Amino acid sequence: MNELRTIRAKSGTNQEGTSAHNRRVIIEAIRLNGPLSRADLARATRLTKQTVSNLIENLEADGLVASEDVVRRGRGQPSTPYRLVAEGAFALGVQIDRELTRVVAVDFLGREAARAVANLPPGDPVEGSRVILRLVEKVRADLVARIPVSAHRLTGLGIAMPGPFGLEPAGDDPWMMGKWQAFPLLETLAAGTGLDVSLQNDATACATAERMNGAADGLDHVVCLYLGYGIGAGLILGGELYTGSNRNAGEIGMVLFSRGGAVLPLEHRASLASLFQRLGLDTATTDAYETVERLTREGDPRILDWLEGAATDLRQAVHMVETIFDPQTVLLTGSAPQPLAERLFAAVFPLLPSNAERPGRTIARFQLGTMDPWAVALGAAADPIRRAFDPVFSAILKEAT
Amino acid sequence: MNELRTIRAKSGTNQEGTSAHNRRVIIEAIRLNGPLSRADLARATRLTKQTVSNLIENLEADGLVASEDVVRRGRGQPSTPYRLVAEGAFALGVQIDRELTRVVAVDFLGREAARAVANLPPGDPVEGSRVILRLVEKVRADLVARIPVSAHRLTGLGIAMPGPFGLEPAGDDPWMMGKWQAFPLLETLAAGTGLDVSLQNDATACATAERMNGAADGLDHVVCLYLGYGIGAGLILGGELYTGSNRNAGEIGMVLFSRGGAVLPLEHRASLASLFQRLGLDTATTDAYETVERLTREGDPRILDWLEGAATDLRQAVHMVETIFDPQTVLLTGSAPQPLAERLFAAVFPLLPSNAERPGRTIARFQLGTMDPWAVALGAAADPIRRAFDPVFSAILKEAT
DNA sequence: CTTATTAAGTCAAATGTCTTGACTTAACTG
DNA sequence: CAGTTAAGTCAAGACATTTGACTTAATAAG
Repeated sequence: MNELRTIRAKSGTNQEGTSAHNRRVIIEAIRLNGPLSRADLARATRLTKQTVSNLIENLEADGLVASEDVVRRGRGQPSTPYRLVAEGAFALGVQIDRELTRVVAVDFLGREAARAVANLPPGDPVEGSRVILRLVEKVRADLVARIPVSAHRLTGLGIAMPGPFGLEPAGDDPWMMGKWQAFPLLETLAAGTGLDVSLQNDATACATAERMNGAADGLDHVVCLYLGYGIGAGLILGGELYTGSNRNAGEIGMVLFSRGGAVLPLEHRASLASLFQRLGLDTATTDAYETVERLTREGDPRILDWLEGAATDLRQAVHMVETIFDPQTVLLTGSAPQPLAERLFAAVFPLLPSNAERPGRTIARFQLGTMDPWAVALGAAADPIRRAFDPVFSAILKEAT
Repeated sequence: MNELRTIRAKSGTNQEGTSAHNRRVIIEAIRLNGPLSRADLARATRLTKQTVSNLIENLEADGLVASEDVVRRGRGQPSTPYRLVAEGAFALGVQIDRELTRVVAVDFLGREAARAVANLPPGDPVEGSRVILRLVEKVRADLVARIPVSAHRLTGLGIAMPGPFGLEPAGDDPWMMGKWQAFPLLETLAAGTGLDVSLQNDATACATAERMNGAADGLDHVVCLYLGYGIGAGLILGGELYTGSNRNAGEIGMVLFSRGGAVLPLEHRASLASLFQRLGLDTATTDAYETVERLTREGDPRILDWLEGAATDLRQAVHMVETIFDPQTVLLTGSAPQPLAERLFAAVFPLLPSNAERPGRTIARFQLGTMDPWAVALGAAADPIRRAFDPVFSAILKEAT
């Protein structure tokens, strides 16, 4: 008779949530600090020795941790450190870009275990998703061939592609991603692989990669600028990845910057697309990446000119994210050729004065992260791992029915 | 012999953490939905009926919830809704501004229970903190006189003042807040009141106020622009207040905007300070607030001119925070006279196209929040309440030794 | 009017996880 | 070689949630 009311609240938790969290905390502690003994873990997590012992036993049985050689450290019984077992879990990651797709498998430590790359038919997600599925199966077969135990240890499939997500297709869609946005990608890949599928934008995936093995590891507040065809920011806020209410947080490429009287999106000058355009490169027909690398080494004046404009905007972007997020550090990542990235990074200095310039700073305000073109795929693959094993709030809550 | 190593990890949890979280979840569910029966609560929190019964009994004994009249809703045993008891908890809040301080007491629901205001000697935190302490004692006495039970139910004292915090004192310090920043304020007020003291900037406090009773209630992703002497943003991200690594997140007044060739901080045009300057008002000697209100009603051309500039910048600021945070909504709050605020709010429209313009939106992109000058003090006071009773991640973890 | 159905809420035993304190083991120190 | 320190285990206990049967109290249907 009464209409069913929607009741809003976070969900509660129970003993299961408690122990799940504690398992995750132990894994995190070992990941951050390297091998730790049970006593070390008890101190790090504030759990009792006994609880840690139980959990370690549990994790060892699951093949996620293993003991190392006994260590003597002065008086008292020697300790037995435990390390994470790389083969304890795996995940797959897919990067979808305009013209190509990269698929990787990573292990529990986020290290690459297999990879494959293929071209994508631009603007054709139907055929494109078939290509991806074939590639995923190839990588999966590769992985299983190499490490036989892995089959049931696959925690999921992470996808990374340029955002923003969920918008009305725009009239101008220079990157042909509009059709991909409209395509039921997650459903298709979930059905085709039988895996749990997650989606994030490329900047967020790159931040995940930096968090897994890079400069962001162990930090709780990091803004990771991602310079690709466009420019975006992957956000680690309060120790967790932040993606906003619709997975579109950090799309700073669309923030408006004024230059010489005109108001333009940041990515108009600070993006590889703007560089390719300046150079008259068609990414579909030329190997733009190598061309840019060569021209950079040659000191091409168009590159220098672009660098100046991009660095100016980037300097302001760093100031903006420092001011807005109050992060511990800002990273420059992306898929630019290494020489270009290094020049750009250097050209951003000196940084603008900002709130980040505080007495007693120990971490650099602005650092150069990875420019590995595979970082996005690796980050995409690391996402299911982190979902399954990181101590996050949502892992404690009871699941939806 | 070995140096004590610092081991990094989140801390673990135990049954205590579990039940503490569940208590908080129940409180949140009632706060968001209004009175709920035990069965409703079980559905909302995914806890079992029995668990909810235990917790409700517990909360009732603590005087935090109380039963209402039995409700018949069709077949089955009638249900007994529980509501939050306003007198169940109290907290004090202090707003410190350049020339004055406001102190309020709020109840469990965030409603004002007592208030007081006094002038502050500009740039003199030693004498100023004495003024504050006297005012706090006055409000506390007021509160206790009105509601005798309250003494031990005081959860803490929240302070709000303009940021940024922890920086080297700048050469130009037009607002005389530099000396306050250097002063050991938390320690002084903690010692003087015997209460737990917390600190946030004024924009964050205003966001807390909006979250407690205003437009942000029940939303998980909100950016709350605060237009005061300067301009800042209070951030609610992922259901929790976000303050960055050094409590300086959201200080968007310092973000650089280009206008007519010059690069200037946002607050150069979009702040009350800029308006006062334009009008030649000295806030120390005149009642700037009333003057502005009168001039606004009169349609003073200087006001109109300022409005145009401020609205232009604000429009861009809204676009910026929408793009960067992907929030559910953006609120305009502050301490401007209501007529001015309404005009400014209206002048921001039409909003710039952004990622927030998605199909199927139900919440307005940009809303006018409170301009109550007491909102900051109320938010400061609500902070200890929310710390003590909101279901946040940190509440589950074991405490530091 | 009587019976069936539905839903709220309680009871008591069971389960799962962490905690406690005593104990064992194994090293270094003097 | 005895004393001290620290890692790690053992077993009983404490605590919070879960389970399933049961009670209570209303409406709906015949």
